[in-house]
Amino acid sequence: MLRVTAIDPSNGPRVRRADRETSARADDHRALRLWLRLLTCTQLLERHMRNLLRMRFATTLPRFDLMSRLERYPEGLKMKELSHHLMVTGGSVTGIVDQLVTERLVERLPEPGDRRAFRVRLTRGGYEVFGKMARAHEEWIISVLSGLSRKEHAELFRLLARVKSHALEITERKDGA
Amino acid sequence: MLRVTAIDPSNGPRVRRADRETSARADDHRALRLWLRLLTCTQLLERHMRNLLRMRFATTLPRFDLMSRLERYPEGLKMKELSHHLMVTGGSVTGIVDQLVTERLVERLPEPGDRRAFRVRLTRGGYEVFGKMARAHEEWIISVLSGLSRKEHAELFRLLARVKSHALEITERKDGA
DNA sequence: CTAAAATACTTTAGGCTTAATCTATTGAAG
DNA sequence: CTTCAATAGATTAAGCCTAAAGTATTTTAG
Repeated sequence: MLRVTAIDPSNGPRVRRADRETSARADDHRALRLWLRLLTCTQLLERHMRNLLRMRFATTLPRFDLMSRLERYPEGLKMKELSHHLMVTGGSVTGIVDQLVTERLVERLPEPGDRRAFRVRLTRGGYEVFGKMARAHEEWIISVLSGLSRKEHAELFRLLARVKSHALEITERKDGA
Repeated sequence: MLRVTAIDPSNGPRVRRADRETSARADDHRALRLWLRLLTCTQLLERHMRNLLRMRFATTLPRFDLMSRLERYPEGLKMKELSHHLMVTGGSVTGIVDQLVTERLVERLPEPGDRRAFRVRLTRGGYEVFGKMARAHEEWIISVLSGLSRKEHAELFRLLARVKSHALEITERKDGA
């Protein structure tokens, strides 16, 4: 029989979690355990997002991210800028933009004065579709993070800022940027 | 000329970071910004790990994770169990184990009493290789998280635990587990 | 002006991921 | 014993990702 519709909300991914860190041994070290917990949290939330985007809007997180970025720049962004903002290489951006163009959600416009480049912009329809997705997306986020008090939110935000800035220092140094 | 060796440490990924959240608008909401920051942090650290694993050991994060898990179970794990622990679907595990088997780092052993299943275990060589990688890996982790004091480590760990447990509640509920 | 270097983007090959389907084996019910 | 459902794993198609190489255009140096 196998009545499995792609839209059925009860049809999540078939991965049952034990998660990477639950069974960490007692002698594992502090930093390692912190990293594993960070990774686990992000993966849990990310999986949640992906499922909801897929089930309710038949789209993916990378597509959503790209549209989300464009929504902030009504004048559009160049491929290079998108790649920079989304922290992925140009090849990915080319592929995702191609798809969104065929779906008429974004458009490529010539960049005046540089025939190598062009601007990518949300179409009118793109704005409409994105609006719906963004509202649902934010609700999910709020709900999934509602276990923390306002104070804890702020503290977590602050600590992650420190992690981020230190990580940037280190990677910049090693990348020779 | 293009002297680009895969091992040159100065040859990081060509993605220059602006990261998703730097330019978040003032009216973006708390939860959303917290989520974006969490995602950015994880991606930065993960990218760092991937690069170092690739440059120094010519391997990948998923391969490392799988070996890391096996190292904790000298008696081996079944494919199903690996999939569960690593939080990925079976197809991924099949592919990664196949590679590691051809590299003689892990082995498949028959599971007595169930001819459908088998145990996957690190080989002697697998233990050796993994040992070297694990030491380097932990050093990187410690260094990248060294920007936080011991107290901040503990606090971040605690807050992430709260995020994790709340996320698990929600996803369990929705997945109908 | 012209040659070389840099830039913007695309393409390609290969890895990891998922969801869905397939095969083989096991277990449970009649 | 036989049938049918559940389970373990492999396979497939398709998406996103990277690194590397290719194309077209622009900029810079001589």
